[in-house]
Amino acid sequence: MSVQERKERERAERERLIVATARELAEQQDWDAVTTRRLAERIEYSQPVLYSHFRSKREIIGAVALDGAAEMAAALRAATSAADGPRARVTALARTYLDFAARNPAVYDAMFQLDGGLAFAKADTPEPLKDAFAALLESLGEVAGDGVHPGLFTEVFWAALHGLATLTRAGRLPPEDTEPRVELLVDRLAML
Amino acid sequence: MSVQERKERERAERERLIVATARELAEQQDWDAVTTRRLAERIEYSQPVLYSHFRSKREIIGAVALDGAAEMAAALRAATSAADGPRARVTALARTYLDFAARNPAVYDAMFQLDGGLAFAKADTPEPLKDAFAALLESLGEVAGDGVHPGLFTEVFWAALHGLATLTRAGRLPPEDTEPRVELLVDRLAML
DNA sequence: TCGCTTGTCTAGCGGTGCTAGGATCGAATC
DNA sequence: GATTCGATCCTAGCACCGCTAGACAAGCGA
Repeated sequence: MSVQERKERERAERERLIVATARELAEQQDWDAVTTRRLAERIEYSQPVLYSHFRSKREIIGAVALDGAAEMAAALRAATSAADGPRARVTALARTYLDFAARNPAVYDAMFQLDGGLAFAKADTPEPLKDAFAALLESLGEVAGDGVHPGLFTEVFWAALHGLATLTRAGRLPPEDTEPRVELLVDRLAML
Repeated sequence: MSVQERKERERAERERLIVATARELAEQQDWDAVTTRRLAERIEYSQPVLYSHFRSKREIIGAVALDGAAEMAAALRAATSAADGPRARVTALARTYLDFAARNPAVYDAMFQLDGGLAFAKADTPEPLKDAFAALLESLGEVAGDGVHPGLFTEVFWAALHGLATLTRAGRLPPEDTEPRVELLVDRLAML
């Protein structure tokens, strides 16, 4: 039994290595640079090994996305729990969200731009994704305002953040004015 | 001279055919289906002909994006000029924007998701893109509120719309609640 | 020590974007 | 009207992609 356990442990470790390396490569260069050949070379195994862990390259992207979602949820909770009062919480949340997207562009792409084969807003949505949305909901729900469904409010606020994040990173919005944009968004959308 | 003119005319026509066919193919299937081989086959020329018009596939995407921007600007202006009062204008603008994105997903992707090699928010930004932003600015600038720069306000509102459009289309947001989301966005962001 | 399962690699398939070089066709010249 | 010549287009092929079949070796239980 112990032998089998060791093998399973090694397999799990290698799987983590694959995901971490894919993320690293995507972050260092971009997702186009993450080919199965290059990825295999970096983990010092042959290509088919990747396919003994994941059914497709898409699933690898999905795994990176799940890691990212967990990290983002943690970052959001850390920021909001350190802030005093609803207004400070929402501002901290917005800044942290945009900061995460700016600092981890490849991971953010895996989560929201690329096809990682993940289900969203459905029953079979993976836990980390649901939890990341929950992290948003925790701070945003309290400023939705009377008669506005907290979930709906969170969706709209999130969409605004997502729009700012993607348009800025794609060069569609000049990055200098991020801070006043955040202030405007918080001032207007949240009922404080 | 007439011969040369005819040839130039035919060349321009073929270029339009390439762009229109790329768009059609992307809209019928998706951008992954738009390979240079398939595109060449559809226009009934060989692959290299594409490269006598465009330096790369990316430039073809860019051309589709420019067409789309012009169309979107026209749609936005038509909708807002038919509306009475600032509130109705902003609501019409938001609905039209999201409607355009939903009805022309491939074009919207070419404009904002894919790399069409276009410059944004820069001096050398192509005219149709600047004009589309101008169309947004015309209706949104008047509801920015005192002391808020109209351009900044437009950027934030646009980002929110973009976020709603992309997240909805990617299945990240359930599509049913689009209308209440638009209402919330207009109610809160615009100073009416 | 043997046999066998399990794991890994080599090699290759059909596809991609893109291009070099030859063939062809039509316009201008004699 | 024949001939030259340049523009135009196509065939063929490059290097790379995601993915997989089948050969092979290593390590296990008997």
